[in-house]
Amino acid sequence: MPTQTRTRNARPKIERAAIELFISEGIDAATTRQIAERAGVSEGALYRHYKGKEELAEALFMDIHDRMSRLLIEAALAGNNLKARVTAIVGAYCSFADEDWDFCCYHLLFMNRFLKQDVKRDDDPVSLTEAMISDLMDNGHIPKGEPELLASMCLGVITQTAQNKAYSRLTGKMSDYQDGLTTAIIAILTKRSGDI
Amino acid sequence: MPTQTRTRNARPKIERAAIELFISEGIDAATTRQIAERAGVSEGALYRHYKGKEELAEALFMDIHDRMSRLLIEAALAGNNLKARVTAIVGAYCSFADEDWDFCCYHLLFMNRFLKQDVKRDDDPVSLTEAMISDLMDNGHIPKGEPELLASMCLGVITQTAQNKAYSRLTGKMSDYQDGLTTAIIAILTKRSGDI
DNA sequence: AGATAGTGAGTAAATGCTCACTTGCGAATT
DNA sequence: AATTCGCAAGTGAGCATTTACTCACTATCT
Repeated sequence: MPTQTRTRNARPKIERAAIELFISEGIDAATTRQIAERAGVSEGALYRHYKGKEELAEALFMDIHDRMSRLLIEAALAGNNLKARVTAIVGAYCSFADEDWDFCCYHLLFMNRFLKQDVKRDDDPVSLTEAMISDLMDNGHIPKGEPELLASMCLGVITQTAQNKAYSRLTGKMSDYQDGLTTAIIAILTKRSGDI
Repeated sequence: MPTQTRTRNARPKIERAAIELFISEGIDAATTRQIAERAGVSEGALYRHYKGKEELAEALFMDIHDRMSRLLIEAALAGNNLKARVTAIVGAYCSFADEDWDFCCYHLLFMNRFLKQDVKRDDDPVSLTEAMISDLMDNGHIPKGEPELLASMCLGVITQTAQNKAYSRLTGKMSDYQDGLTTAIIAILTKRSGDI
């Protein structure tokens, strides 16, 4: 009798399908059936690897989030003056984004959902940026100021640009904007009220 | 027989309850029952004013969005040099945010949902900012550059700060950050690569 | 042979929305 | 001024549908 072949390696297929659907439909609106269908896999397969849809969504996010945090830490070690650091960090983010835009996009769109204030870790991008800015101040590389505000503004330069790319208001790779982003962030950090 | 009193003026109660729940639970996760209960109103009342939950969410968003666009346009007319314009716009946003933080927050959190690329209007904040930046360039107030990128970076400074406030990484009113935001945006617009 | 992973029909629960009924405000009529 | 009356607005039990998840079974690998 004919050995009927069954899908192999469902997990990566599920993850890819889930990310794509979560981005286009939203996490709540995307159904497990849709995910399974797009992955070319049965619905039950999903539950061999994840406890449920919500856990799948969160695991995917946290995985990306951790990877990004590690990347940021690594990049921040490149040189210790202002320009070197900012250049390295922006470069790292742009490479990551261009390498797998879907991952980056997913991270961008669902920060709010998974990073509500209760999950405040020392190694998340915001905290890391704050720490680095404080450090730059202590060493006299940039003028003193509020690290929390400066961090959110600098991150905003990057995240909003990525978001506008996500909504196709910006076409082209993230790397195309690397120089512009770097310059803008350095400008924010060095120029303070009293100029113009 | 006792005249049993029934709720009056359900509409504003529903809207307020909906906004609060949409922010804390998400639009899809918030149920019509929850909204009705929090508003102190029956579930059916919702359908006297809106076709359904999705329409409610969208109408609320668009109402806020239009109000903000009008505010932006008005503020942009204040003076025509760089500092005056940026100061006015940032001030307008901060006032709006402090006046009704929930509205601002709702707008911030669900831009992605309601402003997917298909809804590209000339009078939305991004397009308006782009146009203003082009104008400033033409009149020689700021160096030439890509208006789309500059616009997204400038908006990012504001939106990310508001978001960090939403996640209580920043405490205090938006107005407290007004000067910092203004300075940062001016810095982005005036300083270009080649400095440092 | 045993373990791991994939299948998919079936289930129970949740949820958006409907509808027949009720209230009471304000305008029209006397 | 009093009465009547139409209509916009509120009610909430109930319906139809959707959907996440389970489970008994099976295929394939070591």
